[in-house]
Amino acid sequence: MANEIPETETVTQAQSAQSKSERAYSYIKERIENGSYTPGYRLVLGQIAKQLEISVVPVREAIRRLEAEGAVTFERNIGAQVAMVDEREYFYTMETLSLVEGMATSLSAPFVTPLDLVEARDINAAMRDCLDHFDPHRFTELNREFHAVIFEHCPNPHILDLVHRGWKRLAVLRDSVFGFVPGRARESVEEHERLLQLIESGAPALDIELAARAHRTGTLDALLHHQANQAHHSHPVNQGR
Amino acid sequence: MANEIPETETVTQAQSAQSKSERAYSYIKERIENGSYTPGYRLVLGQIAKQLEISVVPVREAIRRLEAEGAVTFERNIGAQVAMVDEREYFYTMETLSLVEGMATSLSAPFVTPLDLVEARDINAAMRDCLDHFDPHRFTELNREFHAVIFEHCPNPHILDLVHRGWKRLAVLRDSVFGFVPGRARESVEEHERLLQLIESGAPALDIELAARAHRTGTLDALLHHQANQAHHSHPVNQGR
DNA sequence: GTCGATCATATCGTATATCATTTGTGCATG
DNA sequence: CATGCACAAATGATATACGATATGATCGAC
Repeated sequence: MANEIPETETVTQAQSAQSKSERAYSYIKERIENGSYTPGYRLVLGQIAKQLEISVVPVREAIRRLEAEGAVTFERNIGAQVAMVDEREYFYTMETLSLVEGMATSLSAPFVTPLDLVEARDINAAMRDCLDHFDPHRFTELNREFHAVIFEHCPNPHILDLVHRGWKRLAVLRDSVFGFVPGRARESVEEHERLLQLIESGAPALDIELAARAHRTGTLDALLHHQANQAHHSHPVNQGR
Repeated sequence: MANEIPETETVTQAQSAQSKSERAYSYIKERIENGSYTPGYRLVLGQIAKQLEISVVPVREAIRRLEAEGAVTFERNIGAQVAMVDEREYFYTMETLSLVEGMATSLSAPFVTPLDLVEARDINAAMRDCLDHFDPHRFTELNREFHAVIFEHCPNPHILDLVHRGWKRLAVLRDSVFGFVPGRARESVEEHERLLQLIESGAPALDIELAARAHRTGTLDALLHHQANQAHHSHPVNQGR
């Protein structure tokens, strides 16, 4: 329309294209994930609103969304704080994830095409490279892509949604609770190949499910063993109100 | 404190004890569950706010909560409407429920006490009675109690939460999509007993899980068969905006 | 008559303001 | 010195108001 003020227009549209509550959402979420907001950190509505130069209403909404995802806890007339994470919480998430990923894999298996298998193997090869060059960040990224190639065929959107929720939750938990387990990554890559063979050969659904489940459980076990072998280091407790 | 106005006090406290957003939440939810708000029905903020004599802000929050639970869908600058339900939706929920109930059962099994078994069998007996007296409502209630006796021991709160979500969702779906399947209830009671025997005998976790899974899947299969045998009746389509 | 543009209306999104609740502080009292 | 009460400050919860956006209607051009 009015070409004279394209920039202002664009900016205005960009701002409204992403709602303020979404901005607040990603703002808070990012800070939780990168550790700026440590577990237990109190999220004060007015404070965050001022930082983002918006009102408290969208901030409130963002926090409620994060609450629904389990990233923050919320109490009426008290306020919100970043959800506490401990070994149990991590364990619960992994266990649940193993369950839903297992089912998602077995449900998807019949619909996986030969082309998908090629793509998955390419990704897996790239993951191998990451091991050699020690690039854990890219490794994690590729790992997600690998499973996404399979899961995109999942006929049950609810289960797929649960997988995605689990991944999100894990993103928050992993870095703040646990580190990287050395040997596990290589093992993981090999399990991927075995998983692909099962899918390729049209193995029974339960076999595939349990294999996929074990894939996730294996990571959990590795972490637990790894931690047991490490010196017991307690995590700093967070401030209350 | 002031005893002169106890009633007003009580009312005021009762109102504030439950936040307005919660009132809106249960108000909308109830109407969805009892069918006043049919799937596709458009939830207009101002309209509901006026009915409840509150402002739109808490209504909005309630709707976002319901969205997170999957009871309503929400689009930016468009609004909310009661989530569409169809056979697929029902199927997805049942499949997911079979998954999480199976795991919840096998995880709980080691912690089920002899006393729990007695209680569970009592409930199951009561369910048998319901069959004779044809009381499907009470039957459903008891069925939930039966599983609750076992699930209360579930060590993974995330999985338990998923079970509860599934139940909630089912409460919305069942009545609006499907009816009651005659033969299945009696079968269900027998499966309960078999499930208890598995738990009692300390069967392998996977056996218990699959048995519990099949218990739910059985209901689904029964419904599908039942429906296939019935004349094809299409459900009325819902109004858009 | 049909298609497209413009405007009106409805509704959502957010800011600001006010009320309610909680929490902390200080004083008084035992 | 401990305890409890009263008051104040901080913060959450909600109301109201206004601006933004989408949908539907009206009107004009072809």
